[in-house]
Amino acid sequence: MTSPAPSGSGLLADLQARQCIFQTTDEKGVTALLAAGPATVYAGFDPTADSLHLGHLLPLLTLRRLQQAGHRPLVVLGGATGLVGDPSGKLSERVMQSVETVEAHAEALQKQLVSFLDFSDTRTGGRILNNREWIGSLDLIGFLRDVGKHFPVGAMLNKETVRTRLGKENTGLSYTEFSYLLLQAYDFDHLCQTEGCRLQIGGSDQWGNITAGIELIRRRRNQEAYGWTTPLVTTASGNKLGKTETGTLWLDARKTSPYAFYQYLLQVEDQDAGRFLRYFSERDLEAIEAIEAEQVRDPGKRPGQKALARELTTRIHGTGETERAIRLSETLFGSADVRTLDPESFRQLETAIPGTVLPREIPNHTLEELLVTTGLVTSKSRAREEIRAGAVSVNQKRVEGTTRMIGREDFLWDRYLLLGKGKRHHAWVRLGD
RNA sequence: GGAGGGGUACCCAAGCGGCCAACGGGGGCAGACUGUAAAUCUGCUGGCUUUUGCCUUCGUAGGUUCGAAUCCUACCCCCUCCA
Repeated sequence: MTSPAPSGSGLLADLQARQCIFQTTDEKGVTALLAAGPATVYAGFDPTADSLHLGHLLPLLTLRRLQQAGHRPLVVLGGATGLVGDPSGKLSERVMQSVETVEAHAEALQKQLVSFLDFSDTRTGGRILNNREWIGSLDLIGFLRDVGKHFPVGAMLNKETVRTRLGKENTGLSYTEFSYLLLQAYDFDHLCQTEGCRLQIGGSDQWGNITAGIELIRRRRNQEAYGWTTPLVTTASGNKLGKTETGTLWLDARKTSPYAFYQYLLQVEDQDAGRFLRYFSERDLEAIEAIEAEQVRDPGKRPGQKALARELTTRIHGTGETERAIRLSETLFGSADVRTLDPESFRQLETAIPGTVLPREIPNHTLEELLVTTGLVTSKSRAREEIRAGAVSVNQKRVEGTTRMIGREDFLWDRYLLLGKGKRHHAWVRLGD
């Protein structure tokens, strides 16, 4: 599955062919830098939440590809910048987070990063840094004299991020957020000096921050640095990848179950599948094109979605969780009978879909009540409507008529019950001990 | 400061004394068709109730009336024009 590591210009060409590069500061310069041997490259992630999400994946996988091609990745956690708040891509001022929160988030992110990159003590081994280490100890006057001096306010005001915020009614921009740019530029400058890092990558909203860093390095050190951005990944229907009505697709299994993660990717639209494979898959382009051809030949089988969902779920959650997600999917959506599962696999289902535990001694419940307590519907009236519409199933058997009672006899192994609403919503009910 | 317009359910938007839980569109959910798709068609879309019905909702607080989202009073917020 893993393609032979491309190096130098080969890697860049491959990334371009995959549409993984949105903007580059200096294509020739980047090519030369990568061709000259192991380069040090960095990307930053601000600890705005206690987990990374699907939107972080492209920059992260790009670092991974760079490392596999023989370069050395640095990941900067924004322990300091996260306290200030990046206005890039944000329509309004951010809510400030406490130092403790940001540190806790940073620790959580650090744990997730380990599975993407090799942080061993080798020549291409990566490092995780926290910019609090160098920003936290800055003194204000020193910073203003050494760094601030190099930033003409006119240029800062021209940054797209700043312009959109200033040009909009009802949204201002505080001095705090206005300063963010300087801090990130300083990060790059610092890494250039301490780690010899001359390449920064990031999401497309980071363009202004990256170029500011390059500018600072040029003025302060008279050195050339480079950067590029990855595209913002959107779906054919125009949404950001990984954003759903119910929330964000997190990489943390406790926040988004591997099953939910797998399902999201499996349900990607046909026209997106190939594009996403190019972005995220480590298969080589020929293999991806072969899958796309198969997709065209037999779209109903969704080979693109299946390959995408399997590969990414494995990358994030590992083989075991992926196999489980696939097995569950086949049971809930395919022809597999719930009864062929065993209590153990049912127990695993508890972590993947909503459900509820009932005390064993209370013998009967109305189906409506169960639909509400499992969260499958929001109210009893709604539950009745769904039942009337023939949308509800108990242990994969459609409920006809208006209502029914649920009793002990409905529970498989005297323990579990599977509820279904519509074609893709399920919930479990378990009898307590 | 002066003149006018407006705040309606998740969003947009009608209604302007009873037939209003509130037209219509979007979104969401469901059914049919399908590929756990798209498009299309159909139903539902405040809560409780098997039905009947009851309760809460139209910026906020009061008032008029048998009865108000609709009329009156005060207050809050938004928009446009003039100073």
